[in-house]
Parts: sequence; C-alpha cells; structure tokens
Amino acid sequence: MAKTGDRARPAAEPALSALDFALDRGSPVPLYHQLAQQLEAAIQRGVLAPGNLLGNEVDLSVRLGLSRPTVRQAIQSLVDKGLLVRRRGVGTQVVHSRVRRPLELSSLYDDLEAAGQGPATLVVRHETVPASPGTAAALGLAEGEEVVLLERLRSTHGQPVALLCNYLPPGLLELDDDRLEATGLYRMMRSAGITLHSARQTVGARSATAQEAARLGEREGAALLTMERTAYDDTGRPVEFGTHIYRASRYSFDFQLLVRP
Amino acid sequence: MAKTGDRARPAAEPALSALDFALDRGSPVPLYHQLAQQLEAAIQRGVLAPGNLLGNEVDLSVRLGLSRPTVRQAIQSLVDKGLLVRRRGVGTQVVHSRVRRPLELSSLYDDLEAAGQGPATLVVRHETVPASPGTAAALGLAEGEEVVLLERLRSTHGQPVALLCNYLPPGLLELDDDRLEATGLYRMMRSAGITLHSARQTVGARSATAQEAARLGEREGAALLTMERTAYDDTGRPVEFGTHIYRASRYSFDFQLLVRP
DNA sequence: GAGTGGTCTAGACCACCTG
DNA sequence: AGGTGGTCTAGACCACTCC
Repeated sequence: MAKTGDRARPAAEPALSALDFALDRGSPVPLYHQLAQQLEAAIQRGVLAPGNLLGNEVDLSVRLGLSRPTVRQAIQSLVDKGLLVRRRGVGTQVVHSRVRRPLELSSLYDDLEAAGQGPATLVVRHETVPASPGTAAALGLAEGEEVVLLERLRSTHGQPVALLCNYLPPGLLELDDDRLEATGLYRMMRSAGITLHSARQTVGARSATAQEAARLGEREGAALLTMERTAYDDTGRPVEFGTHIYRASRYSFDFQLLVRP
Repeated sequence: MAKTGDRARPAAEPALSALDFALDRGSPVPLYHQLAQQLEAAIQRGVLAPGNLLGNEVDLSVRLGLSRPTVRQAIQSLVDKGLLVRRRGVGTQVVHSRVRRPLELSSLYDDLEAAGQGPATLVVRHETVPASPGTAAALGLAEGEEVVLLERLRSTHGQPVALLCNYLPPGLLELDDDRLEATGLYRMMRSAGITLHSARQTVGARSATAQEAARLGEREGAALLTMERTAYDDTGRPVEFGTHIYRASRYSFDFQLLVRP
C-alpha cells in the first residue's frame, strides 16, 4: 500500500510504475541482469532522475513478479557500478552522476579508438630475448629465460603518442605483426582464449632521454608519463609485463574511483 | 613436472576441514562477513594455498551450519576482492600468488594511508577566493562564487613530496589548520559526516615551473606527476576539486585493477 | 510506529565442466 | 553421469531512519 499517495515531496516519488519492465523468463539472460539493464537504461535516459527514490524492494518485487533477493541482486549490481545508493531506513536513490566509465584494464588501443582517434600502431621490435631480472621477477620466470619482447609505437593523427614495450612469457600467444598493428595486444589475447583477471600498475613520470625524445617527437627532457604493468589471467598466471611511456603533452589517464564501504 | 603447460593444473585438495571457523551468531558482524574474514585470513596465512580448491558450497554450508546463499555471499565478496575465482562445473579456487596484495585502489586515501610513514603537512594558503571557471564547473557553482582555497605542502622524512591545491564549496566544512596538518582532508570530511562515494581523476605529467621547482626542491623543468580530482559524496554532490602535483622522483601511483566480467 | 534496507534460511532447478 | 557453481523462490527477523 501507500504507493498511491501522490504528494509532492522534496525527494521525488518513484514514478516507476510508468516504466514497463519487460522480463523474459525464457531468455538465457538472468532475470536480475535483465532488470539491472533496464534500470540502468532508465537512469541513463533520465526517466529515473538523480535523487529519485526507487521505491521499496518488496513492492518492486511484487510488481515485477520476482522474489526480493532477485530484485536485490539487480539493484546491488547497480550499486556496485556507482549508479545507485542505498540507505537503510530511507530507500534506494539514483546518484547524481557525472559518472564515466570505471577504469577498466584499459588498453590504450581501445581508449584511442573509443575517442575516435584512429590509432595507428607500428611494431618496432618483435623478438625473443633473455629476461632481465626485473622482467623475470614480474613474469615469475628464471632470470635469463627467454621471453618475447614487443616494442610498438602508437600514433594518432600522424603524431606519436606512446612507446609500448611488452614482455610476454614464451609460447603464450601466436603474435602476428600485421594483426598486432591492426588491433591491440589485449584484444589478441582475448581472442586467443586468455581471460584477463587483474593487473598491477604503477604510474609515474620522468624526463625523456634523447633517444626517447627523438622517437616520440619531443624535446629531450620533456615530461613523460610512465606506466609499468603486470597483467594476470584468471589463474593468477602472469601473462604480460610492460613498461610504457606516453607523451604527457598528448595523453593522460582518466578514470573514476568508487569508494567501497 | 613443469607447469609450462597451458592447462590450469588439476588442483590440490581442499584440506579445508582442518580449518576451524568460529562463527558467532550473537555478534553484530554479519555471518557472511565473519566467514569472509576468516577465509581471507586463511588465504593470507597460506593455509589455503594458491590453486587450492575450496570445496563445494553445499558441503561447506552444511559443515558450517549456514545456508548456501550465506556462504555464497561470503565467497562472492572474496571473488570481488580478487582473492578467489569461481569456475562453473569446476569449483572455487584461490588465485595464484602474486596478485594477492590488493594495495587498495583507493588512491583517494593514499594521502592518509601513507600516514604510517609520518608525513608532515604544511598549510601554505587557506582563504576564500572567487571560483575560476574550471573550479566552478567542477564544483557545480557559478563562476566567481566564493570557494575555500586550501594549499598544502606535504613532506616525508623532511623532503617535500607534493603540493596539494584544493577547492571546497563554501560552508561545507569547518577547517582548522592545526587539525589539517595533523590529519588529512578526507579524514576531516569523514568525521564531519561527509561520506565520500566516488571521484573522477586525471593523472598526467608536465615539467616543473621555476616556482613549483623551488617549492618542491626540484630543478626547473623536472618531471612532475599531476593529478586533478573531483570527489563526490553519496548524494552525488561535489565536495572537493583538487589539482595536485607530485615530485616524480619521489612518488608514483600504484594500484591494482580487477577485470569485472 | 511505520517503513526501509540488511541479513538469513531451506529448499529448488538449471547450465556447465569433467570423467 | 556426476559434481560444480548460477540462478531463483517465498518466506523470516533485525537494524536503522524518520515522523
């Protein structure tokens, strides 16, 4: 009951009944996911405005013909995404968001492509070398063991942006230079059945050496953004170690953090 | 045998029965959280070694006298932390070694987390100024509206590390310089009842101006790491806009990413 | 006191992986 | 075929917030 009360309150009323959620029980897509998607769409479209209360979970589950845990699971996934906030004793409301994508294990290639910058990649080196101490430690190999070294120069609009140096465990992946230049390394890994799970990154800065400056089209001593990353697949096996440098004048890392209680 | 094979290994036996989980139903701490904590402790202590299967959820719930959803909730929280991996039809296993230390991604707090190393803060400026266009946009205010400007120099071991420049909405917070120097801005916000929810960050690099170099003890033109951040509370209201610069020779951002399916 | 989310139970069926 | 996690149900009681 109590949902017909049409009083104008400071925190706007649901108006959620206007939304018709279409749940398909025959679909392979889980019900909670269908609901989450449609809620998210409603938020993005502005049907659910920031600050709006969502209406209580019990009513919602009854109206949708779902159990409360299922509805909760849908809501929780949006809370995890930072779109909703729950307050005990109050309700669930849409966050005032300037939200952008939460930092993903970003491949530079994907970032640039998403920005519509038509990335171009040039494979500079691609050979097998003995692992340096640092590389061996990162990849969990013995020092001097062979690793695949991959060095690429990435540009947009004809201007170099980054120099990417990657080390991969031997035999991990079939690397074809042409495909590497047409797509990104992570994309190739994914299509080779390697599912990335996590990565440890260190982002810093330093001045360009003469050689780096020449390759990137900067002046010697120019500020460079550096990133070192070790990526792991879902078994915890290291699959990539990379040291990347970016022209600070043309690139920066942009991401959103969510604070988890 | 060498583990150069592509397969995830057949995986060791649980040995989980050796663990005695002590669950206190009288505690205000939720059961799933108690279980998660004890599982995590077992993993950190190495009782549950990387690659170990956890034993199936049904058995586990029976042995613990919990329902399966409760056990699942505990496991899920560790999966979210990246400590465990689930595979349908296979089981739940501990992620392999290296990935473990989450090094909490909350870059948000690392000003404070570093507190273990006795950081010192000096409030350089603390006054009310009209908002610049960029500041006004970030904080959702009108240009020229008054904001609190806070400039701090942070050092460790007697060496400057960062120059922190923050802008806060007027009247948000009572700022006492002594407390600001004794603790961090975020800690003061929290104790004032402001719960941080998310932040948007941009990390880049640039060369130090003469003035910046002098303040930070670097040479002019030295590489600096820059961060620009807008932080929001749980209603989506901007509560802080900051532009920070760090000595790249003494500071870098270090974090772990998890890939969410 | 009324309403909200937070937690928990005891089942059930299904999809997937491995042998 | 047997075991695993993935999903879902229909209830229950509690803790918290607000009026």
